[in-house]
Amino acid sequence: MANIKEIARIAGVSVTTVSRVLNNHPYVSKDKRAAVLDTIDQLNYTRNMNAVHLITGRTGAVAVILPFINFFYFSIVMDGLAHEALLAQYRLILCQTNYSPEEELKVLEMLRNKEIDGVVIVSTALQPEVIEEYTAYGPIVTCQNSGERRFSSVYIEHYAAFRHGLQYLIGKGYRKIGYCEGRQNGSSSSIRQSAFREFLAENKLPFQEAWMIYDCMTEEHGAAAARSLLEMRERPDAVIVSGDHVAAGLIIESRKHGLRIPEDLAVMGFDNQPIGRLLEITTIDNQLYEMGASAFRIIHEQIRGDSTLPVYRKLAYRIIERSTV
Amino acid sequence: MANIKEIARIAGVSVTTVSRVLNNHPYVSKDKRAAVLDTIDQLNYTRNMNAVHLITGRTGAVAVILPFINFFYFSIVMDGLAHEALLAQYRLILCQTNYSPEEELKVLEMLRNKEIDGVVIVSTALQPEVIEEYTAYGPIVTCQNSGERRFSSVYIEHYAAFRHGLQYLIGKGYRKIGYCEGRQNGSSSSIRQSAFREFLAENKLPFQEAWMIYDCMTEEHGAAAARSLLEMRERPDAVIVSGDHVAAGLIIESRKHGLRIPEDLAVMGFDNQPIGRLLEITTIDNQLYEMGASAFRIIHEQIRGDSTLPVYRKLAYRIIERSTV
DNA sequence: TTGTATGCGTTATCAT
DNA sequence: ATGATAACGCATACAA
Repeated sequence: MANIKEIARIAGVSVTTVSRVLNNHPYVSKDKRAAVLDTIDQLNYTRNMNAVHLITGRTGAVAVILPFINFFYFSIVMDGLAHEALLAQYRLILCQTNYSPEEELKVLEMLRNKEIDGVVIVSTALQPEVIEEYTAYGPIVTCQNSGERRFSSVYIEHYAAFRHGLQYLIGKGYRKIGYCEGRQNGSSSSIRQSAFREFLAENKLPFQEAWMIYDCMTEEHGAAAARSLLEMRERPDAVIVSGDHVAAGLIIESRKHGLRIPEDLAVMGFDNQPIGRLLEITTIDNQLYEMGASAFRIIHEQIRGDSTLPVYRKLAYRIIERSTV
Repeated sequence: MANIKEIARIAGVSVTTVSRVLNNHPYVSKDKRAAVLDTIDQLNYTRNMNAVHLITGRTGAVAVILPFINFFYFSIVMDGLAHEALLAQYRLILCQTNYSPEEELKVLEMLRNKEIDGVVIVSTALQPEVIEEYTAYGPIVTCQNSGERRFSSVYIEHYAAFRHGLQYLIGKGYRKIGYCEGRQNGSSSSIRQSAFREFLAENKLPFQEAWMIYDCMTEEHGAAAARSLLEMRERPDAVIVSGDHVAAGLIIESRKHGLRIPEDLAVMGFDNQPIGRLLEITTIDNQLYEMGASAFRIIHEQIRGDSTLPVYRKLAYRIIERSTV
């Protein structure tokens, strides 16, 4: 493989000139530029980017930590990230960690190793304190609200959004409210859970452990939740479900058993997924795409500007009124 | 930042010895090893991997080319890839290209630049001939059947699978068959399309252009397809739809208008998605996860073994009988 | 406008 | 078992 030295030799110039041409620097005469370009073409030469990375101390790559790429939530965030990365000519290293702390730490180590210029943490099992230690090695952006930390974050107000959803439900007259949550790992699920409990307490609404259904990740889990709801002596008259696809399962199964939605059971979804639009599920849009896009823009800015000042960006949410509540 | 030289100086050994410790080479005495390890710990040292990549000529990274990460199909393949990459301690660079040939070429250029050790092409707008040119710079694996090329491939027999699906439909007595296809870009969609036309011709089944519905990518598109079907004077009595989520839209909208599935309209899905299971959609499973996992295993083997011999792996498909046909 | 010399941080080679 | 030194391929400060 040819290198810059060989190009210089054959083109009859110095390596500096070749480098200047390569990086579009000024102060290169037309003749020499042409000669260099010619030789590059002839020898089918390209730069060895590893050498560039070594000397510049930058790699043009950002790592993304998330647990499962095939979940709607994460794939949309990733879409936003990828779109912006493409615009910025940046590379994205997808680190699907399954919420394994060891694997997540390995990614942060990559920042120390200078293998990447920054890290975007979409969802993690790591404590904020651990993440903070790595801010010394490069910019980090999380997509969770971790408070005012030494790293940046862009997040949805899961707490407020969830309360708003509940407010919407009681505004429609529902008082017996059930709850359907996904995986317990993420920080957002526990935020939603406390929002739920606190809201119920504040509004003197009945709380029943039986109406709390956990680990609903798929359509099938939603359907199973519907069946368990049907078996109850006393059912909630409304249920708030994290994830429209789970809500879809719940709705379809409920209807199969003759329940009318929302007359017999109101369902409030989450995430504004395409399936929710199809089934006319009332849901909460929380701007997942924008979260990803925004996260990349922030980290890109921090990489370029070398400004270590963390940024905290709160994203708006909104209730999408359809017909299941 | 500390480097290997400084570690050597402080530990009172040579850089070679430090390097040996770093790489777990033999022939290092217990004392010196301990001294080195101590200093590394004290100075909070890690290797600059860019230097390692430069001298070894490897990066431990593989790029993945796909158009849209938030499509079910691609996110499942990516899941398979990511799972295997994690096991192999390899990094995955996600290149969401939107089927832009320029962007896809940029990724292949990364192979030339030594930024990556290999490329997995899940779906592309590039011609096989163009891809072949880059096999000189490192292993490439595609997830499409491109024939016996100079690069490897792992693929589903879209042609056979689709014909099998049609065979299943006529076996059930349907003769007026419609077709619902997604984005026209991918190679698999054109394969399915010719499978459809040829099967119809061979079996002397009626072909109607009006029954060919294109660009159905989402649940909503499926619903729209249902509405256009309802308006027809003469309707197909069965329709084969690429993507269970699109089939779901079609089914739900059809039922909303009083159509019975499968009595009035049989629906055959594709991809075996969770929503299909919920709605009991008869579908074709084409092992997307395994495709991704297999693609990574192949490329990993080729990177390690330096064997440039391409591998062609055909994946089995199977019809999942449920209740929409 | 151009070139020389140095350095980036590591591994590989070879000698001892 | 250990170390001195070259090599990887490039960018850049400085000199001209």
